[in-house]
Amino acid sequence: MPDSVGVRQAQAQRTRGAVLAAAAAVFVDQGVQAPIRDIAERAGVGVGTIYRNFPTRADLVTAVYRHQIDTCTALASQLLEESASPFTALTRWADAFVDFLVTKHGLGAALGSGDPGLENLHTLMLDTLVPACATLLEACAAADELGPGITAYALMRAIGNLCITGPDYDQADAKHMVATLLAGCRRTA
Amino acid sequence: MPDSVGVRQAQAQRTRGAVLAAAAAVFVDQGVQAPIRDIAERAGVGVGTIYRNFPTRADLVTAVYRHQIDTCTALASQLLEESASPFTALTRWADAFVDFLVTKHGLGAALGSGDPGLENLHTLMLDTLVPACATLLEACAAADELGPGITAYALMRAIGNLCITGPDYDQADAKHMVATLLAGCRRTA
Amino acid sequence: MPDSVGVRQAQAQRTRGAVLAAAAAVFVDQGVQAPIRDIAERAGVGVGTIYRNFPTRADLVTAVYRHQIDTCTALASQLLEESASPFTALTRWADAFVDFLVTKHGLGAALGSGDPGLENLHTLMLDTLVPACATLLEACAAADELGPGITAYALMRAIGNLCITGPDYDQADAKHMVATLLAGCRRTA
Amino acid sequence: MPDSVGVRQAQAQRTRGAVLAAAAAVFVDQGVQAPIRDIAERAGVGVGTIYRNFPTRADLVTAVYRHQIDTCTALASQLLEESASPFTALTRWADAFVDFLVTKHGLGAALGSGDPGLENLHTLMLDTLVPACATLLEACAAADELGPGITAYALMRAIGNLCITGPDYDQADAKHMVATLLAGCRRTA
DNA sequence: TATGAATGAGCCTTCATTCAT
DNA sequence: CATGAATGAAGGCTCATTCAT
Repeated sequence: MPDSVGVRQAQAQRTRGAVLAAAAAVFVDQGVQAPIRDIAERAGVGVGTIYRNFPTRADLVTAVYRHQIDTCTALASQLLEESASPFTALTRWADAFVDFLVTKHGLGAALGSGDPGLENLHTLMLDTLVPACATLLEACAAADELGPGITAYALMRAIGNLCITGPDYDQADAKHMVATLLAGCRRTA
Repeated sequence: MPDSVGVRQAQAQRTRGAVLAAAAAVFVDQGVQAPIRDIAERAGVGVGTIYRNFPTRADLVTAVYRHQIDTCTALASQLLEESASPFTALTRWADAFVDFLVTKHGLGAALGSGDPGLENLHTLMLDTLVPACATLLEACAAADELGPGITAYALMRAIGNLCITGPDYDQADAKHMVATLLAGCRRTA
Repeated sequence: MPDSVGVRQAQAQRTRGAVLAAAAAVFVDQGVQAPIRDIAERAGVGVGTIYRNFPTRADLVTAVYRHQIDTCTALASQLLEESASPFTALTRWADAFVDFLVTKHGLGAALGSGDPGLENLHTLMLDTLVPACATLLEACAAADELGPGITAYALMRAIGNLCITGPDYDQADAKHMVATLLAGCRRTA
Repeated sequence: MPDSVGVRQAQAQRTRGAVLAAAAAVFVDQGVQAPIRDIAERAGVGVGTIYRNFPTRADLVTAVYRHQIDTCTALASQLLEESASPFTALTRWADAFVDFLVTKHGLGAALGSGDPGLENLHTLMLDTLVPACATLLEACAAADELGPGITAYALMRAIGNLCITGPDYDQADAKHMVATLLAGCRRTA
């Protein structure tokens, strides 16, 4: 019965997608610690469905952001090819990263939360975003455009922190401050 | 009975002080969301006493950090007098601010939390730290040491965010990133 | 299409058998209150299949133990023929019953649980094991080997209870206590 | 303010007592796994009050039965003095123990549950009832009234198990079976 | 004024049961 | 018939908050 199985799996995928979309929305509104029940209600499913698909909260958080993180990672090498100088690529990439973080600002808070259950997300970043950033930094260093002592991890973390916005500190401020931080990273002639 | 009134007031003050000291300690251990009961236990008082003195959690948080914020504020003008250049003063002050924020790391998270109940703390910063920072920035600008578009509020917020530390991003990293940010603020010759 | 019907029925029987085997195993590991899902997983079927074949948990429990109970029942008359005296037969039979109960220790607890849903199992025992035991007791009484006031039901129940084992009271203890109980049942000269 | 403190403590004691009484009643009705909420409702308190006084379910179970266990323990030495022979004392004590277990039949189930959280209760028995029983057994052995291989622990456990009653196996049956078991313990001349 | 026992809302998590495929 | 995704009731536990003393 491949048909009915396929139909059911497709339905399950749609449910999973609905949960992820609802979770993303609720995370923006309430942060990553939002009650599971709220997410279930927003998704129009029972809480059991969420627990079935994402046994822990961290699983859900990770799944919500995984695709976006992957996209961001891929952007790094693309910009490196397209840009006039490595540092320009770094700057553009940071800009894109800020857009990503600020739009999904729950992630910013999640990155800074230190929650041990979010180890997966942390790992995900270490495994994907940090190497992408490191590639850019190495290219900058090779082009003699980078000041000393800048590590990919600390830079990612710093950018992540600078993207925690609030009533009087918005996306434009975050972008400006990230740009300023990168300016400080640049080798002075 | 002026005596007994004075005695009672003195006792009340001591209680208030004990609560503040306990809260500061617990905030360091558990963050500003720590259970009220834990603070009460550490202070050796009943929870009711805390609610009497600090009706909301934000009141308590604000009171805990007020003195330290005032100290930090006063440091700005002092450094401005002592230092060779305004930018040096700014750098030193930022360093001191980082020490303050990282040591009392609950505050860093509090500043970035966007919690509407912490409006008081926000106001406190606007009213004290931001003007102090603005004074330093104005001195830098007057000495032609400052790049364009840096506002005191955004800078304070950025520094505050950079001080949200974690397992792999510690006080030294925060200091380094703040120094880098300030380097980026400096006018390029 | 007698063939396809036969095939389907054979398949259904195999499924039923797999569920019973899985349930027996899980009951040993986790007791008769084990989650239905665990049994379904062990059997390699969906939970719906279990509900179709055994609408209530008691139905499943009863089915699991029915065969073993029947075997135990048949043993009574066999031992009566083989043994030197009726009381010896009773003793041996009790020994076998203990082995059965302790090995499938979920049943011991089930018997003592008073769960109204297990009425079926209770009935099954009344209808099979108790008469078997009664036969043995009657033979003992006829041989003047039995003290007064021992009823088959109470004895079965007592033996069942004595077989509820635990960390510091194991199968050997249960056997010893059952033997002691039977010794107490014997007519004193 | 010794008065108001005393009043409050007295009130707290009364609450504690109400919880214990409610728990005892609910345990009889529903067993020791009854929902905490049910106990709270029966006691007329909030669930928090139960958790305050008895952080774990085992704490509550233990507290419910501790007094009765102590009473039963004390009875052993008293009967030993009063009775004509050690074995008579043992018999009488077992009788009293059955009364206790059957009346509070939740304990019977608790003893046989093997629940690791009830380690306290288990310990309580090992520390009090088992030694009391051991004293009786030793006296019997000294009077040459005891058959071989009977340990206090196994005997207590066996008696406990025999007291798990049900619809067709009541207190009288339990008493009879315990008496029979003890008869089996007696040295045959 | 200080106390802390009591309350109960709220969240987490499990699992029996249903039903569309 | 079999499947297993989905549901949601049920129960555990925590902690903010109140209020009688």
